[in-house]
This record gives sequence, C-alpha cells and structure tokens, in this order.
Amino acid sequence: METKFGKGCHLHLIDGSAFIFRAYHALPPLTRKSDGLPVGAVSGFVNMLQRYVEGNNGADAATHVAVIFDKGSHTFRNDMYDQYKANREAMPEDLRPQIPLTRVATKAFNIACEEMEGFEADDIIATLAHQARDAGGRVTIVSSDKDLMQLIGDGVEMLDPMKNKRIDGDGVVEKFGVGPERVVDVQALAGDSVDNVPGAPGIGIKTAALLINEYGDLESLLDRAGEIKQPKRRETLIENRAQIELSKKLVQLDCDMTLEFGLDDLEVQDPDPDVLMGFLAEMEFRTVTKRIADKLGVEAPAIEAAAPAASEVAAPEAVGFDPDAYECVSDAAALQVWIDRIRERGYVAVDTETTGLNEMIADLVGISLCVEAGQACYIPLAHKSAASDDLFGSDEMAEGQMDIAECLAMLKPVLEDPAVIKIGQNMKYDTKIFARLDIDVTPIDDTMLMSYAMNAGKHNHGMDTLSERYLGHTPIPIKPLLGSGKSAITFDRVPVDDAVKYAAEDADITLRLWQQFKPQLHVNRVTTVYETMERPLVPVLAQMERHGIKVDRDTLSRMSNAFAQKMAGLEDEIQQMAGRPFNVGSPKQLGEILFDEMGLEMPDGKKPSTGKTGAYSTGADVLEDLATLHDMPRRILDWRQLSKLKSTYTDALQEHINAETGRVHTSYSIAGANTGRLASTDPNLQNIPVRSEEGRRIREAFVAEEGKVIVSLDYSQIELRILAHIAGIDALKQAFLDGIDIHAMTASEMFDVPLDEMTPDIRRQAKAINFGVIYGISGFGLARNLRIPRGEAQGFIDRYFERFPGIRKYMDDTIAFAKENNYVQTLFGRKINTPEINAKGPHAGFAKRAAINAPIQGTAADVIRRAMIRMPAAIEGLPAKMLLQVHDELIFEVEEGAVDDLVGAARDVMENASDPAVKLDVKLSVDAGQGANWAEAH
DNA sequence: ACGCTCACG
DNA sequence: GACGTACGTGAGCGTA
Repeated sequence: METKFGKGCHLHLIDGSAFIFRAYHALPPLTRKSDGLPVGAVSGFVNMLQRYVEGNNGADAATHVAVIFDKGSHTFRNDMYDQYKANREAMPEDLRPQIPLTRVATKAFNIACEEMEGFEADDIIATLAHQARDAGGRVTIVSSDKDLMQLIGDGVEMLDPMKNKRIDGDGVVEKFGVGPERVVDVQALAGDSVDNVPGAPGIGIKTAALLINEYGDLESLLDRAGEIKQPKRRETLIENRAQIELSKKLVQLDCDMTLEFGLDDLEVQDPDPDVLMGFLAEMEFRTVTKRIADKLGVEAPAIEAAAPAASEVAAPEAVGFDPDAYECVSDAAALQVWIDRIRERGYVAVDTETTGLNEMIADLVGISLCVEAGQACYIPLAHKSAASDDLFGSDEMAEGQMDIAECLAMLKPVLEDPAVIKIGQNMKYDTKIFARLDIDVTPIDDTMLMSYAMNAGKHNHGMDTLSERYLGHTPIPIKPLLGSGKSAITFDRVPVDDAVKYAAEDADITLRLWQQFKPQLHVNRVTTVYETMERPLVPVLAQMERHGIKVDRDTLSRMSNAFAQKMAGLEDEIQQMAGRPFNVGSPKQLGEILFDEMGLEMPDGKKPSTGKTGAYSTGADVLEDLATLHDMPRRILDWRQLSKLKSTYTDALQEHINAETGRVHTSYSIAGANTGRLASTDPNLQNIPVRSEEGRRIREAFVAEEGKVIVSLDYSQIELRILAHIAGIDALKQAFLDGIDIHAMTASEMFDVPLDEMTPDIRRQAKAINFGVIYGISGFGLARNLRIPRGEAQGFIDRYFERFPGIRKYMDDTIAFAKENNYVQTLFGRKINTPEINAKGPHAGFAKRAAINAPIQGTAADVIRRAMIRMPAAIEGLPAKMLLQVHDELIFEVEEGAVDDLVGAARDVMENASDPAVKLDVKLSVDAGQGANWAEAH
C-alpha cells in the first residue's frame, strides 16, 4: 500500500552520526563475548533506535522515516576551506569498526538508511526536509545539532532526543537570538570552534544576533559595517569580510542535492523479525534481543553462551592473593612463556623495582609482570648476593638472574608494541626508567590516573590506598624489606625470594585495579578526561623531567654566602633588642620574647592569637602589625625572608643538581592536586621566588645552555577569563575583549572612578576582590587581606555582586550542584569530588569555598594540560624543549635563532588549547618573554 | 610525625 | 545567632 508523500505525511529524519557518538560515550566499552569485537556503541545505537520505534505512535507518528549518516571525512566544504573540521579529534579506535554495524542495524530495523559521499548528513537532511515541506508534509528532525536549526519553520521542527524537547522557531530565537532564516548569518559571524568555522574574531552569538537584528541580514550588515559605532567591531567586520562570507558558505546547508532516492522510499515499514533477530543474535545482545522479541511477539533466538575468556572464569575477587603463587623468572625460556602470554592477551601490568625513588638516578633491579589476577612473575636482574651483604658491601650478583641486556632485548619489542597495552601504577616512573634503557614504553594505561579521573577529592591514589579500598587487600609493606633510617638498604640488597613476593604482588594489584577501573571510567563519564588530559600527559612530563633545567651552582653559592652574612647581622640586632640570645628561627621562642618578655600588644587591641600547640602565632601578618610598634618585628621579617631563600632555595637547590647532567630534574605529580593542577616535587620548581626583588634574583641561577635562551610563555589572567566565561559576566568579557586592565575596570565599575582617574590603591583593592571571588570570597577574608574593617569589606562584596550579578548566581548554582551530586566539574568534564560539601560545622565553609574555586582553577589546569599535550607535535623540528610548567606558565629552552618560531608555535597552541572541546566566550591571551635566564625571561 | 611558616599560581 | 573563614600546592625547620 504505497502512499505518495504529501499532505498529512510526517517525515522523521534521524541524525545517525549523533546517535552513534552519544551511544559510544554513554556506554562502557562492551565487547562481543565470542571474539572481543567492540560493540558498545552498536548496542547503544540499537537501544536508541528501539526506543525511538517504541515511541513512534499516536497523532505525531511518522509515516516516513530515515536515518542519515555522514560518509567520508572529505566534503565539498573542505574544497572551499581546507581547515573545515580540521581540529576534530580522531575517531576512537574502538569506535571505527562499529560504524558499518550501525548501518546494518538500521537496515535490520527496516528503516531507510542514507548517506552520500562528499556530503554531510546535514545536507541530506536539509534536502529531504525541503522536499517534504514542498510536498506539503511535516518534518521532524531528530537531533540536537544547532547547525540544523536553520531548517526550522513551515512545518519543520526539531526534536532533541536527549531532552525529548521539540524545538520550533521560538526555540531557535532562544538559542541564536534570531529566527531560523537568519541562523546562518549569526553562525557566519560567530563561527564555530567545533567545526572550525572561523567567523569574525571576537564576535560570539550574542553580538552576532545583536548586529543581525539591527541591520536585517548579513549582507546589509557587511555593506554598512562602516556605520557601526564600536571601533573594534567595525574593524573586525571590515577586515574579515572575506572570512565571514566564507563562513556563511560553510554553515549554509545544501538543500538542493540530487538524491538517488525519493521521499516515497522512506515509508515506515515493520521490521522483518527474522532479519532483526538474526542481527541482534549475531551481535550477542541478550537483553535487548529479548526485549525486542517480546515486543514483536516472537521467540528470542538462543544466543550461544560463548566460552568466556579464561580471565572471566573466576571473578577477580574470587582469586585471593597468594605470594607463593608468584613465579621467579630467571632464564630466557621462562621469560618467553610470559611474553607469549602477553601477546595473546594484548595487555600486561608492568612494575619496575629500582635502587631508589629518584628515577633520574635509580637503577633497574627487576621487573614484574602480570597478565591475569593472581598470576604474576618477577624477573630479578640486578640483585646483590646475600654474601655481599657484609661490611665491605661487595658487589657480587645473586645467583639465578637473567642477563639484564638479554631480558631487555626480549621485552623491548613487547613494551614498544602498539598492540600491547602496558598497564602500570604511576607509569611515568616506569617509563622514565625504561627510557633511560632506550625502551619507549607505549601504549600505556595508568591505574593511578584512572583513579584520579574518577576519585579526585575522595582519597589519594597511591597503590596502598587503591588496593585497600577497591580490592580489600593490604599490600605487603616495603618497610620490613628495606628497613628505615641509617640502616636502610636499597632494593637490590633485598633477597630475591622476598623480592618476588613483594614485586610480583604490585603487578598483580595493578592488573586487578585496571580490570575494575576500566569499565568504571565510562560509568563515571570521565573516559574523555582520562584519555585526553591524564594519560597523554605521561610521556610529555617524562620528557620534560628527563630534560631538566640547567642551574648555575656558583650563582646560588654566592647568593647563599651573601644571605648568610646579612642574616648574621640581623640576628645580632634582634638578640640585642630582645636582651638575650635565642633561636630566631623558633616561632615558639620568638612569641615568648615578643609578647611575654617585651610585652608587645596587638595594635588592634586583641590578645595575641595562638595555634593548636598553644604557642603564640608569629606569622608574617602578625609581625607586620607589630612592626608599627617596634623595630624588631621588621628585622624578624627580613631575617625570615633571607632564611627561607637560603635554606629552601640557594642551599637546597644545589643539592638537586644532577651530577651527570648538571641540571635540576623536578618530578611532577599528575594526580596530586585535586583540581587538576600539577604539583612539582624534589625539588618544587613551581614556587621559585618572584614576588620580592631579592627572591627574584634566585631565578638568575636558572640558565640556558650556551647559544640558547630561556623563553617563558604565560597565560594572562586565565582564571578571571574563565570566571567571566563560566559565570557569564558580560562586563568582564567585554573588558577582556577590549584589552582593558581588568582590575582597573573592576575598580572603576565598583567605585565609580573613571579609568583615567584610577589610583594604584583603588586598583589594588579591586584586584584583591577579583581574586577573592575566585577563592569563594568572605567579608572576613577580604577584610584581613586588605586590612580594612570587616563591614567595609562586606560592603565591597555586596557592591561587587550588585554590579556583576552573574557571580552570585555562579556561586549559588555551583554549591547547589555540589550538594546534589557531591562533585563539581570543570568545563572539560573533569570531576572534583566534594565529599564534605554536606557536612555540618566548620568543614562546610571550607568545602563550599573549595567547590566554588575548583571549576575555575580546574578549568585553567585543564587548558594548560591540553596545551602541553599538543606542544611536542607543535614544536617538532624546532630546536626547542619544553622544560617546566608553573600552573599558567610554560618555560622553554630554545636555540637563539629559533625564538620567534617557538613563541609563535607555542603561543598558538596555548591560546587555542580549549578547542575544539570548549568554545570560550573570552579569548585566551599569552604573554612571552625571553632571556639568558629565568629572571630575564619572566 | 606534626605544626608553623612561607615560597609560588 | 554564633561560628569560623579567602583557593590550590611543597619544603624546611623546630618541637614533641
């Protein structure tokens, strides 16, 4: 019963590619039991189709339906503009083989399935929608893609399948600020970072809509651009006319394609139960097969219970930990057996044992491997014999160890094999050890980072914590094997028998954690975070750490002596004033001198505060207050500054200069800070002095090699820019767009002072408020920071909220979200858990402020992570190395002639680091500096 | 081992 | 109405 498409017909057009991606990201990575074929996205796709079919009834039911797919990656738009969609991230490996299966699935449902080489799905949808409309029928486009909104109107609507919300002309106005017929004009101006459509720089949807509404359409706007009052906008439009016109062509859908089929071919038909059941059975989907069989009233086909893989015979928790079950591998034949098992599996948990914790110095002692829970081995390679454990510490090797070179030669192909995943707990350590042995371990997975992606804020991510929490098992402690203090030994002195039990267990634990975490990443919706911002950072940081930065010992040593002299002088003066000798470095003794013996009182009349131990508090803020009464507190402050600089920097830093490289090699912890920031240890190179003139000179010791320069690139006001975006503060966004001094602008706005009459002091107050907002401001905190009465501080805050109402809303919304979900999120999807957010008592205040700060600090951290991950490819070929990261700054060492190239490439990566995942309303700006040392470069 | 202090963003 | 309070880190020193 053929019906000619026409009045009374209703065509549904389903955006198939969107279905696929949503299915892929929403579901854990299922594989087909019998052969391991990835089918998670297919399963999700089938479920979505089934739900669609079930819901397609009643008055609104479709008479005609088609699922439309993209085909190929090169379209006519690429011929117009080669950068079109150029920043798309590659399709995930395990999704690729599922694409054809979704076509098969669609056909199995007996739904028309259309695609055309050289065109995007959107063009086919546009053409069909026009044809159907012209024939007098209705159209519903099942998609939430905003690019399709230009098609709405005259009986064409969209249906957002996620929110189950229909979008009509009013919905378009809500989204774009203009009706459907002007959507392309707005898109042409605003551009689109996802599709890499350039648009007009600095113009977003809001401004674009404003302009289009004022001038009627894009062409009139461009013709009359000279009339625009705002100079920035006027120039942008005039300068970028060609680019805007190109953008319009890119976003304009082709509604006049020649199709090889007609609307009548799309009539809704019932599926053939045999075909559909056959497909579902082939995919080995049990649940959905049964459900659909019930709906169709047919018998569900039996799905062979395929022989489960060996690792699934016993659930992981059923296998206990048995240290005696671990194998000691001592010859090539035994190792070959393990290598065969690894290749068969395609993955292996690896752990290295070394002579120390500093991976720049430590030597490899042994390697453990695990491919299945409970079955692990340890390969001892450099254990010393027990006989050598005498006073003379002879270096005789223990019996029964493989030749280290032979072992590495056998393992190298496996460790470098792209088809074998190497799993570790804190793989940065192990990859660095292997890198020094000329083995490039890849690809990797890291259980520490998986936990970080899921559990940041809940607990730390060390192996002991993870094993206890997630496996219910306390790992063998290392302490008894190594001892502690002076008598401590290194791992190569641990007897091989003991080492096997300890070391192999670590690999066993790691493998079990991985098996547990891998599917949980999807459940927790942090797979993308893990795969784009944690895991890829490992090789990047490993490279930076291995490279290190050159530090000039003589400079430090000279400064150290100068500090010592000055300190001695101050010390004498201080003790004179105190009337007796005492340890100036002891806060306890100092407090007693100041408050008890000298009888000083706080200028604010309050009694001196004390800490947990009951000792007077003598922090810098207290001494600063006391300095108005007496000369000694100032001397103490000076002495403390010198003492800090000397002990923590000029002295300690010298100890960290690597004897072989002459450079300092910090270590970054990827999973240390809850917000996504890195932390630097051993030494911490993220807190080298800069704020005081004397301290800043320490940076002169961080030097470039002969013929090279240090280059520093730092994000300008990144956290405030992110705040402006997240909280939607238009005034702030505009100020950044116009390049205005942001603190001065805030001051002007709050205190009604024109910008040209701004005083440094008013600006300073506004700056403190801006930062206060990022930290979850309170009247008390601001008052203390600015040393003003609390009431006055509260007045500032009230006024700030009044002038920038979006801030208040952001804070309230963030806390409400945290209370509801027990986590907050960055723009890139990083989750920061806030387990204390619903606690009662003083904890609550801390948790709230942390929750307000985390999305801002965390988003900034995500941005620079993304930049760092892209950096190696971007500067490849340049004689330049990325050395350090200091939260919003990257430090490079570059050959003199290549500075401009490096700055250009690195700035480009940094300023565009949020693309394509997030389109920021505020552009990121990067400042650059260069010089012979870090002081000059900053 | 822990608290205090202070260096950074 | 009182209670405490800026966010995130790491290191060195003194004290227990």
